Amino acid sequence: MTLRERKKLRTRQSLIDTALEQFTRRGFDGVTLDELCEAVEVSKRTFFRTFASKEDVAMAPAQDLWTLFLAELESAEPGGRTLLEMERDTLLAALERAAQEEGWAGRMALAYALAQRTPSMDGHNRHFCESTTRSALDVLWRRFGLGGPDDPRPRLAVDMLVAAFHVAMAGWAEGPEPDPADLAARLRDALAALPAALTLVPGEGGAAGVSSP
Amino acid sequence: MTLRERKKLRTRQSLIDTALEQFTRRGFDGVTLDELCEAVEVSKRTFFRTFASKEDVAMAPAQDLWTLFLAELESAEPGGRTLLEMERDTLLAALERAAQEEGWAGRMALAYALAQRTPSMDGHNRHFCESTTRSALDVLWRRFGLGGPDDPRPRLAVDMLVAAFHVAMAGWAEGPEPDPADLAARLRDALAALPAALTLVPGEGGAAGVSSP
DNA sequence: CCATTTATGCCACTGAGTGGCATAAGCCTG
DNA sequence: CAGGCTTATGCCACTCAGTGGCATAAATGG
Repeated sequence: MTLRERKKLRTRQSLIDTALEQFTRRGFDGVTLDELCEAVEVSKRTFFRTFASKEDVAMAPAQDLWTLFLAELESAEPGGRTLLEMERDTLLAALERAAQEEGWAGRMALAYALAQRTPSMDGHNRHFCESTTRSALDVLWRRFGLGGPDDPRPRLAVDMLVAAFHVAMAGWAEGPEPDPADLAARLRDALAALPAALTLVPGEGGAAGVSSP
Repeated sequence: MTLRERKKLRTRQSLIDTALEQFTRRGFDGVTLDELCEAVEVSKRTFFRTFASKEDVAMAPAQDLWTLFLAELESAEPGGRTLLEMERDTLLAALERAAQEEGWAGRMALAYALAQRTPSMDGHNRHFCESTTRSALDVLWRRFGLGGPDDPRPRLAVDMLVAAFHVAMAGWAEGPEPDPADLAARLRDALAALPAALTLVPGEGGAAGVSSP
């Protein structure tokens, strides 16, 4: 890796870390891009060569994860599993790889905690999930024998994965000491709850359905 | 209803119609708010007293629908149905009421077609769905015996409804002559495909699963 | 060490969104 | 049908996100 690339990557990391720290401390709207760029000693022009928007920099950890997910999906094998099981294992593998990066879990937790109380970040994130979903569907159609654009089932299966992921993140991001293994467990739980969610009946629903072996 | 309220509502309708028309013709980014306000003969200040953002005005038809959904949910009765079935019927009822408004279907179709090719509108819409989901969950917790904030199942059930709704809209908004009955049918189909989506296996998935009796 | 490529900084600009304040339009009571 | 009262509107100036152009600095590769 050349010096130029390393420098660029360092600037990028620096922007992400500073942004997450400042946004968390003073609120997303309480920090202007000029201030952020000042703190990192970078011009605003450079910021926009690295990130597409103010929301983007704070959501970088999530982007990284889903990029890994798509990469893993390219080499995933069905192996008799349900599509949803395969997606689950692919996402878990991506999670494991993302968590290898120093401090990723902490950044991811900050990003999601921030997204939960910042409408524009939430919107940005959810749009990003949507476009990731489309990419995932492209891979599924290309690599596996799945209905095609008119079959709603693969689309719904990916949406369910994303929904379960959001449920898992919601609880995880709030807790102290973000642990990737804990996130993985929460994701498994949320996905395992899908069938019960489908058949849940209002009158009978007693206590919660969260448990981990 | 007082004259003042009627005028305000007329301005609002006029803004929505003009916005959808102009955005569709010249693209969301191709129309500035100044131009839109010029066309409706309203000051920009007034625009922002009616809508919270440029995205908001174009997404008004969707807001209307989900507002009706929440209202219907307040008076819905379980009646032995699955939670998801109850949500489905509630949404169908809301759809029926929304469709009574002159030209609603056309506006809704334009709004969604627009959202599909405008990232910021898609993000805005999806964030709106998220906050509607939260409101719906509040109602569900309050009115029915459902686990509480720690039970992921109701949350997942609402997310599935929303996912199915998006699937239904995606196909419907592209077709010519938007018909509410057609949308209802598509929504039923998408929801009916959920169990199959959950158990779909990559190797075996043959043709599509779209059909309507 | 020099030529080429590529990143950065600076500057001016557009457009979304906000706050303040004067004015006009609808509303209510006698 | 006045009169004051309330509430919406218009106008102005402002902040801040995001973009394009161009000169400059830094890395690369010979």
